[in-house]
Amino acid sequence: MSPDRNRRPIPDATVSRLPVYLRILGEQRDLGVDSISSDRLAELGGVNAPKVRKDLSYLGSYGTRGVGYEVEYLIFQIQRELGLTHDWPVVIVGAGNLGQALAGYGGFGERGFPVAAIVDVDASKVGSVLGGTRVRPVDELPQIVRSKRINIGVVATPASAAQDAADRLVAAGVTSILNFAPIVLTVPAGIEVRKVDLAVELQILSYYEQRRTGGAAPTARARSASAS
Amino acid sequence: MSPDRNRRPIPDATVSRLPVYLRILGEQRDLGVDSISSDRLAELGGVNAPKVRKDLSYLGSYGTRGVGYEVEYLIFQIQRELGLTHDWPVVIVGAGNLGQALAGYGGFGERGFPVAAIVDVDASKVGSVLGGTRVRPVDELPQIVRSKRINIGVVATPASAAQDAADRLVAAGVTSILNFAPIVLTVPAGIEVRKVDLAVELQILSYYEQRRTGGAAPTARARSASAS
DNA sequence: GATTGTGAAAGCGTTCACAGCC
DNA sequence: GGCTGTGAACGCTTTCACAATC
Repeated sequence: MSPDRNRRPIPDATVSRLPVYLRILGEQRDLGVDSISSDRLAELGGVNAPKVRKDLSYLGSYGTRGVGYEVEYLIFQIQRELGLTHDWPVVIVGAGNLGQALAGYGGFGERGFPVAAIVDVDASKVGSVLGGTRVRPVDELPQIVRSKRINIGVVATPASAAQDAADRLVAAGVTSILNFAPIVLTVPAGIEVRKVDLAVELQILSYYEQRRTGGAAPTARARSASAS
Repeated sequence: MSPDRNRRPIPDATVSRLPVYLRILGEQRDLGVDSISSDRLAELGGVNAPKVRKDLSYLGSYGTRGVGYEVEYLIFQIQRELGLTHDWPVVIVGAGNLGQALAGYGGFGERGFPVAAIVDVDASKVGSVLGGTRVRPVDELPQIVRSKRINIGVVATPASAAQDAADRLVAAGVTSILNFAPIVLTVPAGIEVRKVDLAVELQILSYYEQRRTGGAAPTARARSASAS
């Protein structure tokens, strides 16, 4: 809408940190703070101050030298940049363990991503209610996506069903997918996919853990902090 | 154990991809494949071939020129490097929605991270059984961690309880934490923390989605793929 | 005096190109 | 001939240092 839209290549690394700043700023606002320095924001965000300033500078010059950033205004600017000025309803495919947890977890709706629908291939799961949303058959995806204007889909199926779920989402008109299944999805060009693989995160921790102990089995001897 | 252990600075970026290769290699082995090229591995892993070769070269020279990599042997080498030659029992703190889903999700145990225990501060949750594991009081953490030789803890509490959960884990002797709460944890030096924030992932998708549509509200008009 | 905004430098990760080896 | 392994080039990200501004 604004004329200069589309003309901003914010680095990916910065995009991935903006949501963190946004959450902190929201918390600070709720605490009554209305101005914040890059130093403080960095401390709360677990990064360093120059990085915060560099990141925010990609949005424009919204700070005041010698003072800091106005919290409320910065929240607005980050929200605008991230496209969070309106809600993005999402549809979850898969009403198993994870799908249920995601639907029941209020965090999505609170942060602008209401769960507009849940679908499953399994007829026995259809009809049950999760987090206030009734599970519907996967065949209804096209109508659901169209009528609720959904752009983002969440794949919460087992690995074996994930590619089919993604195909159905894309066919139904979804353009972004958050994938929780431990498989690499194949999608047409132009479809954005992000992946969250819980076991991968643990395996990464395992690497650093193993380096610490020199590859030994996890025993008590390698531990330094004392219990109780 | 091996003498040259500790002497290998594998880049973080590579470490985060090794679990992906490992999963693919396991699948290929189960399909009866016993040799694989960097080209094929790249295709299945959603990356490019030079990256695969570079990544694998940090482990050593385990391929055969003109042929490829022996699947079984490469699996072994990656497992060794990641410290996955034995299981790493984990403890989950928080038996709410997410904790339940994680405990019920078999994927952890399958990939070498059995859920050895679940704890919660809420006495009303204690005693119930999730995924075959009984929920225990959070005060028992030190004994649990010690007796089961646990190095890795999973924080699955609400944001407000996450720092306390982390403090308790560290005090109990855990040295690596996987954090699902949307907050930056403060931990002593030497404790490894990885964070998974589901809403952040959606917000990143929102950015790219919003760029696509030029910041417009999600309406049908911006959609190109047809339904059904 | 304090803090932002930003060029320039340094560091890391990815890609390239091809020598080396089967 | 085919595919790996890797130094070198490139590009992205982080850090630094300080001028600009309040």
